[in-house]
Amino acid sequence: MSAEKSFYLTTPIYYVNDAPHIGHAYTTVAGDVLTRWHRQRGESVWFLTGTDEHGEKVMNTAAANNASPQDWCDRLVEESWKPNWQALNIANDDFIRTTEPRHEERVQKFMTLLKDNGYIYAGKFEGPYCIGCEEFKLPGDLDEGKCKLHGKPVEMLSEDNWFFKLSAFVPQLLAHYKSKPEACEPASARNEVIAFLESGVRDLSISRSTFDWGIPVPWDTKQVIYVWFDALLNYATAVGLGDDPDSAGGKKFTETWPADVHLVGKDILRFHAVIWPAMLMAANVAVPKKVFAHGWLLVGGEKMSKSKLTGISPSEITDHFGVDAFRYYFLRAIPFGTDGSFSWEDMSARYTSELANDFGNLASRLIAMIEKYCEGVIPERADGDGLAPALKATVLAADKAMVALDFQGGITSIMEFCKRVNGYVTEREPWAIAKDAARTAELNEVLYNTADAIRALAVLLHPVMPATTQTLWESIGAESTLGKIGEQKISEVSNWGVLPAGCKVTKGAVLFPRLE
RNA sequence: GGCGGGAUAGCUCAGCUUGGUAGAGCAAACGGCUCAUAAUCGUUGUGUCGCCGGUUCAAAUCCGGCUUCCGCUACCA
Repeated sequence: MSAEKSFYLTTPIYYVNDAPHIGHAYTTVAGDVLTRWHRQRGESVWFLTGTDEHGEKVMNTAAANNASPQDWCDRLVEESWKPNWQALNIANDDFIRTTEPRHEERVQKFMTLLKDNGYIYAGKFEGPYCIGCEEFKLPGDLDEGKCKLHGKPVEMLSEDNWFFKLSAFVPQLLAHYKSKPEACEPASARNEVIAFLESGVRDLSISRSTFDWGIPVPWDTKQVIYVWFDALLNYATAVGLGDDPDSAGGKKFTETWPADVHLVGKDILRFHAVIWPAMLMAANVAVPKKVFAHGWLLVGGEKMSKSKLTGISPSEITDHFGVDAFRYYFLRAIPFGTDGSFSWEDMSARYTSELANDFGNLASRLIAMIEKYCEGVIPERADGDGLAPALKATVLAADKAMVALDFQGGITSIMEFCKRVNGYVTEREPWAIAKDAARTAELNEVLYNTADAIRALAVLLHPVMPATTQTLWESIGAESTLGKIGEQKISEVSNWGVLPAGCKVTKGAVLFPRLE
């Protein structure tokens, strides 16, 4: 038997020409949180992200900057994209670029296979062409038959292209989505895909001859492969698509494919839910288990965009609130799959209320009391009082939600437990008990229970806020007794009494300082 | 135009399938407490439930019409 099948998650590969903004970060953080959660469930995990580097726009921008397309891409990847993900604490296992040989070679091999299988044929791409723009226009670019930019009538031109028999896969795709609702989520996205498939699908032109920044069609090197056809394949080429089963790449492919989740923004749903699985079907490769389309981040009620000056870079937010608050906020505030409004006011309100006042302050009051009443040492184990069963229920609910990509539900469950622990401390009033020397056992019980609950909270929130929970982990003395926080298992986190007595507590800087 | 989704407290939203005096969190006001990051605990107010009409003893909830916002209606990525 082969090795355990990994939980394989991908983000889209981002168009290298764009500057990373919070929309890109939203998708990637969601993927990071989900894969960290699965790792803590003890699963083998593979998390891929990367960049999409071919196409006319990149070629033109590079030229405008007096660089070759390859040099231009190298620069953007190294100076912009990779540092951006490092800054956000993204723990991807691989980063694929569509200009890498491993990708280009496997794409060409795949193309050849599809042609051999009879799904690629020569045809003519016909469409409205604007001489002024020197490009084919989309229906939305036209105003009564005239180019919106130039106001001139367009001409119908045709170009010899290679076509993919997309239409041949409509019945299979419909059967797939109708029999497997989980293959495309949320339901609204699935309904759109089904409606689209039922409305009639034409074959797809998958090569271009008007520019040359792309992967050459293996048997017709005057043409390059259409960027989307190239880009979608990254999910499979990155893990060894088409390699000999006994080779390293082939083994990797067996371990990872099919992908468990492709995370996408809803604007690129169709490419992932229609074209991509059809390509795989044409090659007799398994289709992904799930395509999940999340919503857009709205600013002032509108989709964020650079042209409207509403594009926000992650650093604008992390400079003020910190990386962990950034990661927490978007997943906590917005149901994954629907659009969500971002505002500085809402982010500030949640930061103060949920992170500083609820979570950070709970840690702060516990540590202060351990130092004051227990000489900085965790007292002997206690049975958890009502907190133990509450924690069990929390972990069950949180795990169920997170695995279903309901980040809001999962985080909410955890934060409700946090409130519950705060309430426990308030009810038991350890500061009052401490005044009576005869009640030391009771005092120790309350403080131990609080400390062990915080131990669980740190583990549960670690996928969402890796840095802050690491700090907390160390400050309750867990690192040196229980080991690394990232290796604590979700399945064991609700066991009670895990934090050993005698742990040395150290007071550090507050986790979430109050902001102006 | 067609199909789909939304319009409910100052803000973000739940409730609508299975009609019965309108809910949560945050924000606001007042009081308590002190272990804590002026933290926290308790109490309190707030709404012609987009508009018009219908069914009903009773409608945010069902039906019809309307206004308005948004998404999809194939090859920019």
